[in-house]
Amino acid sequence: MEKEILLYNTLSRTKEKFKTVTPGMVGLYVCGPTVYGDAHLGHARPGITYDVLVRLLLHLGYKVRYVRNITDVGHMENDADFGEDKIEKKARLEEVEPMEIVQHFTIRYHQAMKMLNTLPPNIEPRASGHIIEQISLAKNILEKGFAYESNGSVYFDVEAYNKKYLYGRLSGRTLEDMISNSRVLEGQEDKKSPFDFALWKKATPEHIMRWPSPWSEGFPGWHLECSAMSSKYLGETFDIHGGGMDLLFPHHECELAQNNAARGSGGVNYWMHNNMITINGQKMGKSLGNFITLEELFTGSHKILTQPFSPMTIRFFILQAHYRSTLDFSNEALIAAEKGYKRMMQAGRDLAKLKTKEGEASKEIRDLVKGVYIALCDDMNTPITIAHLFDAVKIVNIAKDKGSSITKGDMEQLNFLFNDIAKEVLGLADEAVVGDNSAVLEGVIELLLEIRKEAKSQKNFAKSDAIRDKLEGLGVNVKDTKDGTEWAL
RNA sequence: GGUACCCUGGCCGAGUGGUUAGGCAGCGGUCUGCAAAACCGCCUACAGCAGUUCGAAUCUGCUGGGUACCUCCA
Repeated sequence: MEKEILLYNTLSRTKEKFKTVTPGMVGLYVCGPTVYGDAHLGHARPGITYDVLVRLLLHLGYKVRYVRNITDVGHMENDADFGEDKIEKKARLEEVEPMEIVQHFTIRYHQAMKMLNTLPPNIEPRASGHIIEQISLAKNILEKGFAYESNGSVYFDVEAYNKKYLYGRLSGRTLEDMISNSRVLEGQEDKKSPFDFALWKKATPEHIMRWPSPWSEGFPGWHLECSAMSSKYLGETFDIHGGGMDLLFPHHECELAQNNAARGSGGVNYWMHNNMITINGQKMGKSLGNFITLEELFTGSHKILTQPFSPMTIRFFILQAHYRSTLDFSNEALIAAEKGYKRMMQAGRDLAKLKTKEGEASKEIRDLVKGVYIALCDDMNTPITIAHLFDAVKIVNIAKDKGSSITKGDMEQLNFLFNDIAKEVLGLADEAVVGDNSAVLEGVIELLLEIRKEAKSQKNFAKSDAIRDKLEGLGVNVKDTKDGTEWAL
C-alpha cells in the first residue's frame, strides 16, 4: 500500500492520487448488466477493466468491497417498441415470467464472466430486491425539494437542482446548452421540464413488473437503483464508481444529482469510465449486423470470425489497449492477440524449467519489475505492463535458447512477473496448462511422443509426422527442440 | 446541430516538447529430416495545412476523417 496509485477521475478530467475514504479499504461500485440478453463484447471490457482494478488493489494490500448490480427492473427495448419494457417484452413473446428471463441471462452472464477469469463481485445486488430503498431515496429527494409528484409519477426537478448544484458537471455539459439544443418530444406532459427524469414511474395497465409506493403502483426510475444500492452497501461517500463511457450521460450524471439532492454530497470520490469497443471501425449494433456475443466469440460462430477465440485471448486483447481508449476489434487483431498471448504463456512455462545458480537479481530485471509497478499504478496502464512482460519473455527465451542458467534472484523476479503480475493482477490464466485430473492425458501424450521419437530415430518420418499431425488436430501442439520434444495444449 | 474524445509504421496499439514502446505480419540469417517455436539482424510512423519554439508526432489554430453521448424509457 506504500505504492501510490494515480486514477483518472472523470469528474476532474485529470489523473488524481488515489486516497481511500477509510485507510486500507476500497469501496467500488460498477454498473452491471441489464439481463435481458446474452453477454456481448461490450460487456467484456468493463468486466475485465474493473476486474484488473480489483486485482491490482488486492495485490497492493487493500481490502476491497466490489459491488456490481444486476439491473432487472423496468428496462425498455431501445431499438423499437417505444414505451415497452425490455424484460416484459421478451416475457410476453416467450410466455414465461419476467424473472425467468432475468434468471436465465444472469446465469449466462456469470458463466461468461467466469470464463473471462474475472473475480465475482463481493455483493451483487438486484434492482428488484431494493425497491424499498429506492422508494425511500425518492421520498428523501422529494422532502429536500428537488423532486415533485405528477400524476402518480415522481420526477427529479433538474432546474431546482441546477440552482444549488450544477447539473452536467460530470459529463461536461451545462443545462443552458442542453436546453438550447433539445428537440421537443411527445408524451412528456407530466414533467415540468423536458430534462427532468423519473424517480418513480406509474405503471400503465399492461406493465406487469410493478410495486406499490406512496405515489402509485409502478416501478423505480433507472438511475435511482445505483444511487440507492451503492450507498446502502458502500456508505454515503465511497471511493470509486465505474462503468462504461456510454453511461456517463445521463445515467451517472443523474446518479450524482440524486446523491447531491438527497445528502448534499456527490457520494463518489473517483468516477471511472472505460471506453467502448468498435468493430472494424464501426460501432457495434444489432442493426449494423456486427453485434457479437461472447459465446459467438468463444465458438467462432459469427460471420466476421474465421476461427474461435479463447476467453484469455479476448482478455489479453482488451488489456493490450488502455481502458480509456476506444479499441477496434477485428478478426485480424484477435489473431495477433492470440499469438502474443500464447507466446507469453509459453515463456511462463519455460521459466520453470530454467536452471538456476546462486546470485542476486540483475538491474535489468529489477527495472522491469519497477516499470511494471509504475505502469499499473499510472491509471492502470496495462499495455505498458504487457510490453514490459514481453521484455521478460525475451529474457526467458534467450536463457532457454542458450541453455544458460539464471541467478536465483532473477528467477524470483521473473516468477513474480509471470505469476504475480501476469496471472494474478492481469488475470491471464494459462489455458494450455493441463488440469490436475488430466494425469492420464499427460501420460498418453508422453507415450505417443515416445513412439514418435523411436520412429524418428529410425528415420520413419512418415510415421512421426502422422503422430504429430494427429495430435495437432486434437489440439496438442508438438515442437522439436535441441533438448527434445515439447508439447502444449 | 451540441458536448466530449480520438486520428501513430502493412495491422492492432502505448507514449512523449529534443533519446527505442510492445505485439502481430513481412524480409534476411541461425537452428532443423521437415514443420513449428526460439534466437540474431532489417523495416523507424505519428491525418493535412499553418503557427509557437533553438527544436513538435508531442503545444496552438484551421481543415478533413472517426467514435460516443445528446431531454422519454433503460
